[in-house]
Amino acid sequence: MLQTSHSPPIATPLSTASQLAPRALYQEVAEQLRQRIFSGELATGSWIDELKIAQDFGISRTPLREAIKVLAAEGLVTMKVRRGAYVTEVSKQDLTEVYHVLSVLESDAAGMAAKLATDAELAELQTLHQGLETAAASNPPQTDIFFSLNEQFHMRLLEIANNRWRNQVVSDLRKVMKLNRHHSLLKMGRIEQSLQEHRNIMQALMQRDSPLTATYMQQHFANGLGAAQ
Amino acid sequence: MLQTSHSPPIATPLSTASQLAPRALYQEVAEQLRQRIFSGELATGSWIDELKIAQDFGISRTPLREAIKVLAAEGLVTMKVRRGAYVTEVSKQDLTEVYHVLSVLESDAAGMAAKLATDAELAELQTLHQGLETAAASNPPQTDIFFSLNEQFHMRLLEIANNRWRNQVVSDLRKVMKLNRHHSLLKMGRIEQSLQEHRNIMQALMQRDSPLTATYMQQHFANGLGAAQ
DNA sequence: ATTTATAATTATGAATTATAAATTCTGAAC
DNA sequence: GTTCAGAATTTATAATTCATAATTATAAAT
Repeated sequence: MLQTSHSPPIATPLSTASQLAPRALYQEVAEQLRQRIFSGELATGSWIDELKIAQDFGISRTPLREAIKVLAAEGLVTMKVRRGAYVTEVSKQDLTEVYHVLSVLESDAAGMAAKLATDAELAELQTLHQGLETAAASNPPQTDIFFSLNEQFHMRLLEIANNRWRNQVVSDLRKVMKLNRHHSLLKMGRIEQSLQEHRNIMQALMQRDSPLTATYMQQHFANGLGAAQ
Repeated sequence: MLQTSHSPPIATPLSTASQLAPRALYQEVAEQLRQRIFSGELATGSWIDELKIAQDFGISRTPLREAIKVLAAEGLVTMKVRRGAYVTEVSKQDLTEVYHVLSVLESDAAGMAAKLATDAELAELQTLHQGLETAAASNPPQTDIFFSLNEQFHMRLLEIANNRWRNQVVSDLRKVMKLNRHHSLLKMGRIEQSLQEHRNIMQALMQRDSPLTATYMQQHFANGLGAAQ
């Protein structure tokens, strides 16, 4: 370690964490690690050098190792006995499997949301959807904004469906999808088709037609999968 | 610690662990902790005394704490900052939510299994089902065997559906269900009805009718939920 | 007698140190 | 020149030590 017990910790991004809702250090580190993984700074398949990262963060290996265990439980890293931790490599098979589970859970959630959403929540979804329309209509299409709003729309729908366990599972699996280079749940070049599918979903939601909403969401995923491979 | 670096570790269940597939100590400990939780030895809501358990196991707190982090990621224990770990208390709401997710995923899996199962696998399921019939028919009904075979049947169906990510999620959520005292996914007094539902599922499987299998499984869960509350 | 403040105890969280396993490198023998 | 054995080095895992925060108990003051 570079640190001694006498010198204060070097200022790191960790120390800028929210003071109001104090999280344990290992959770803070886990979040930082996720970011490094998703940004590609830690490539899939690569070995996680505990010593180096602990030095980067200015912490000891103990909380880092605890964080790694959490990511392992999430499936983001894979532990090998006496070999340390590696960023999980998701095979094409994994991708298909995870995508399928997401499809099933999000379709179910969409159906529930059609029943549960308050008028205000429907209006909120409508606003997000309108943003998608606008982003797609502009010339050239604002793909970054479209992607971001698309993610928000899906997540808001899940929240409205109000099942924190499903939310947790979907959230974890979406992270696993992000491990793949060609991860995006919404592929380039599918914007127009995706938009049409969203229009269908939105319409079914407004009609509070639960089965139809679920069906449209399922189709939305089915089309996306084809594009992802 | 009671142990010194000179005395060998006191013989514990840990040392009897499988030598063929060596697991890291923290994984071994995690499994032991799960068992203590499910057996009720560690009651829901109770505080997990790291020092005491580490002494029980004859290990230091470090691997124990890593194991606890894993269980926290699984949802079995809840961490409170500077307060330690507590066995998660699952509310009635949680139970309903988890049960719903299980219903959705296992119904989907059943539908897939109807398509994917080899003849040999169908025969295997048939054998398990026959065991259920036998256990239910004996006087008095062999409820323990029935419960065990029921669990095996559901798990085998999942394996056949062949999606390791779904399997992982279902496995984790079933553990959470077990946290509840009145957990059993199959309630007493429902044996006869449950058996009839299984007959339907089995028949649909043999017909390789995917949607029908899924529907029957969904009904099976829906009926079980009513009984669970 | 009750409330508040301070001190002491206890447990969590983090860093350091020790141990053990695996890999790599070197040298010798075939 | 190649292969195998053994030693050395690297590194993952676990134990121990240290520090800090929280809780509880005790004492003093109102």
